[in-house]
Parts: sequence; C-alpha cells; structure tokens
Amino acid sequence: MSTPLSIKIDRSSPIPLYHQVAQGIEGAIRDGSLASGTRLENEIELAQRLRLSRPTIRKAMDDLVQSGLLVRKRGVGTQVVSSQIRRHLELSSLNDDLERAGKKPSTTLLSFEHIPAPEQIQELLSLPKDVSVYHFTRLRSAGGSPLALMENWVRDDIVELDEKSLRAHGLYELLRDAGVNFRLAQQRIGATIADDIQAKALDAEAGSALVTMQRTAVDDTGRNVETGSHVYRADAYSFEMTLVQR
Amino acid sequence: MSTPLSIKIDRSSPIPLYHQVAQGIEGAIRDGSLASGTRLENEIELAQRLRLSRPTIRKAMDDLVQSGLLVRKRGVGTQVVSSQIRRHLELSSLNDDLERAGKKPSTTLLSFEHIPAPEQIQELLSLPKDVSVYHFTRLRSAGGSPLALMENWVRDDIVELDEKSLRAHGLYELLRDAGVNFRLAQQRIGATIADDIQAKALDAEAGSALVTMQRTAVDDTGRNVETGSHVYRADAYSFEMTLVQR
DNA sequence: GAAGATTTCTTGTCAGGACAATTGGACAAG
DNA sequence: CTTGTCCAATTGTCCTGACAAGAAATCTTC
Repeated sequence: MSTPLSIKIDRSSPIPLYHQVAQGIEGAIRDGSLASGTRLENEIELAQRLRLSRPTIRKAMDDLVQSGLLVRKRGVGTQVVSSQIRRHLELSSLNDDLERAGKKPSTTLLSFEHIPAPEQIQELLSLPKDVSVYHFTRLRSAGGSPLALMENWVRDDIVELDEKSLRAHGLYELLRDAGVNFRLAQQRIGATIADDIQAKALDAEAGSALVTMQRTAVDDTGRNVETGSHVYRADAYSFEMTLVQR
Repeated sequence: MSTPLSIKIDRSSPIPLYHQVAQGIEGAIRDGSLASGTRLENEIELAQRLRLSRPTIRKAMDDLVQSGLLVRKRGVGTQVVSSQIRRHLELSSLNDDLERAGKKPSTTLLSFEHIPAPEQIQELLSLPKDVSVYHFTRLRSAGGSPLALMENWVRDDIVELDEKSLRAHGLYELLRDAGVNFRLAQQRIGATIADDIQAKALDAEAGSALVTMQRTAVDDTGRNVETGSHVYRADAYSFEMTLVQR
C-alpha cells in the first residue's frame, strides 16, 4: 500500500530539510510516480527511513496540504489529491505567470509620469505627505497579441523608476531587484465592458468583456509599495486558484 | 515596546491550545487593542507568560501569518500587518458570503433534473460509469434584485437532492448536512457578456458585463462532489482576496 | 450472521531543549 | 564622519519524547 518514494536529503545544503522533503514529494506527484489518490507512507515510517524527525516530515506535509497537493485524515493517512490542474493563485505578476507558461511576454510603455500622489492613491498606499508616486500605463502582449492593459502607481521613496527600465523589465522584477520583499497583496477581481480606448489598445471590439483586477501589494516592512488597476481580455485570460479548507 | 496582550487559556477546553492563542491574538487585532504595525511580544516571552511551550505559540502565529494578519521577520520580531480590509477568500458559498454581509439572499430554483452525466461533467467530476448527476439552475437575489445565475452538477451517490430542499436551503448547507467535508476547490474567475437569456434572468441589459466563476469542489475522501458554473452581475459582485507570500 | 466491544494504526497536539541565521544597534577603528 | 566589527535580540530549523483522538479492522458475544 505504501509507495516506496525515494527522496534525497542533503544535510549540507542550505535548503531546509523540511523543504527538501516537500520538494521531493511534490516532484514525485508532478512527474506521476505518485498518482492521485495514492496513500503515502505514514509520517513515522517516512521519518525513520529518511533519518529525520517526525516534526520535520510533518512540516513538509503541512506545506503541501496548504498548497492543495495532499489531504490528511487522522487515523487513516495522507493521500495525494485528485489530479486537477493544481496551479495556486500566488503572489506573482502576470509577467512571471507568462514566463512560466513558456509564452514570451512583451511590454509597451504607453505613458509614464512622476507626480505628487492623487488623494485616492495617497489613501490606498497610506502615503506620508511628502512622498510622490510614479504613475504609468503599460500594454502587455503575449505571442504577439495584446492581453492586458495595466495602470500602476508606485511610491517613489523605495525604488527609482524610469522609462527605460520599465520598457526592459517587469515591474515586480524591478522591485525585487531594489530589495523589496513582498509579503501580502489585497486584490479584487471583477468584470467590465471595454470602452473605445481600451478596445483599441487591446485590439478588441468596444463592448467586449474584460476581466478587471485591482491590487495593492505590501512589503515585509508593512509599507504599501504598489497599487494597480488592470484589465485583461476575457477571451485570453482568467484567474485560476485552489482554495484550501483550513 | 512589547504590548501586554492578555489571553485566557483554558486547558480543559477541547479547543487546541494553539488555536486558543491564535483566536486570542486575532481578537485583539480585530477589536483594536493590537493596532496595525504593533510589535508583538517575542515568542519565548509569550510562551513563558502563558505557560505554554514555544512550538505551541509558533503554531498559533504560523496560522495567523498564513491568514495574513501577522508578519514575522527574523532578528526583528512579529508585527501586525497594515489595517487593510483583511477579509480573505475562503472556501465558502455565495450564500455564506451574503449572510456575512448582512443581506438577505433568496433563491429561486429555475430548473431541476436527475440525469446521466454528460461527458464533460463526467470528466470534470471523475465520475465512475454508473453514477448519475443532479443538474439544476438557480437564481440568487439579494435585497430584491437578482445577482447571480448558478448552474450546478452534483453526483448522486453522495447525497439525495430534490426540488423542495433546494428551494429551502443552500447547496453547501445540504451537502454539509449530508456529511460531506469539503477540503479543496479549484476555481476559475473570468468575464463575459450577458446573452439574452442571462440578461433577462438577471434583470440586466444584454451585452452588460458579467463575472464568471467555475468551481469544482473536492471532499476529504478525494471525491469531486460538485461542479458549477456561475455568472454574477459585474456591477453587484466582485471577488476579493488577500494573497500571502510563502 | 449481526451487533457491539476492543485493538491497532495513523495523524493531532504539546512539551522542552538546542543551535543556526539574520537583523539592527553599539562600538571601535580609520 | 564613515566604515567595519562585534554583540544581543529574535525568529528559523531540528531533535526527542509523549500522549490524545479519530478511524478502521478485528475480535467477541449473542
């Protein structure tokens, strides 16, 4: 019943042991050697076999349960969940998503300005009085066809932005390189109808469906770094997520 | 710097200690006695004061970090995150959502049938050959105005459904009462344009924006219990969520 | 054979301790 | 005044050990 499951543990690696275990199990699930519905070895046995403690194994499994790959049941065991598409809605950017998916995203900078924060933005970002913002709009395309129209505001006391770098790199990439560690984001997803301007930019018809997304991202020091309002062509993009009951 | 933070621990309670701690901290945050940005006592001190072990405290804080209420930083401490609206997207039904918002939802059953599963549904639910499904559409209204049009398929070997109970109760309520414990759901959110039928049902104009949501829910035994395809009036509903970096 | 009691298996909770890694500030050196 | 170094504070990781609770299988009894 219990699958063998060979995982290599490198105790000299800087990667935490529990994470090595989690990666090992996740890998086995993704490459199919652990099929959906399979029951895993029990925690104690696995711990002994890998010469790790049970809490370490549990921590690894906890993480996988959190991300929706495993299901545990007391008295029964741990199972691999049914084989759906298992992409988690993560704190990531569209750029990252597309690159992972193997598409080649390209970005056109439509406008760029460095201005005092409008009142609404100042509120959204909880800005001190003397902080200004960068405001810019970009068009993101994938595979040659336009996909998203993105309007963003970024506070200017954390990173210095200019048109050139924005043309060459994704926003989140630039922020990460500037030492910003994102921790949280609040976002809202809805729908709207394309107006003439949006339609023209996205090469769609006026009146066609768009997915809207507003997001405000917070870094590890508690600052609201960035807020943005994006619209996506509904026929080309949707948000997928796995919800986990806790 | 460290806030006193009084939490009552009841060791005779069936509620796990770590959960009592988490509830205590969460309560203090929500009622304002722990303001945003406040630094918490360090883990060891808090453990000693409550006469609990450090792992127990850590487990409590882990959960709160997961749900986006706290942020930890090694070498620094643990902080309450900024006072955004801290609602997170949970595994819940629209009915639950509305009840929390204080509105009074009402449901109209538009159609109901008990049929062999169409091929596509059979695939989505990973159904065995001999299992049929209930298929029904409902209109959900709040405050007298229509809000959502919901089409669902439920496998018939887990719960017995009929028109009467569906008129009286929410779907998730019925399933929970039948002993179904949900663990996961995969969902996709997008947008579309209202066609004539949808527009008429939702009391909107044809061509107006709709938010679409497809969801498949999995119970604790790994079965795909239910799948549904819902559309919401975009001017009345959107999905909010807090994403946490892991 | 069926119903109930018992045992066994597995995860859930909790304790206590040890050391590592990171951060920020204080302090010393240039 | 700037730079680098050290130190203290705090969370991160990992270990061992123990018992509780729920679920399923097995045994017992009628």
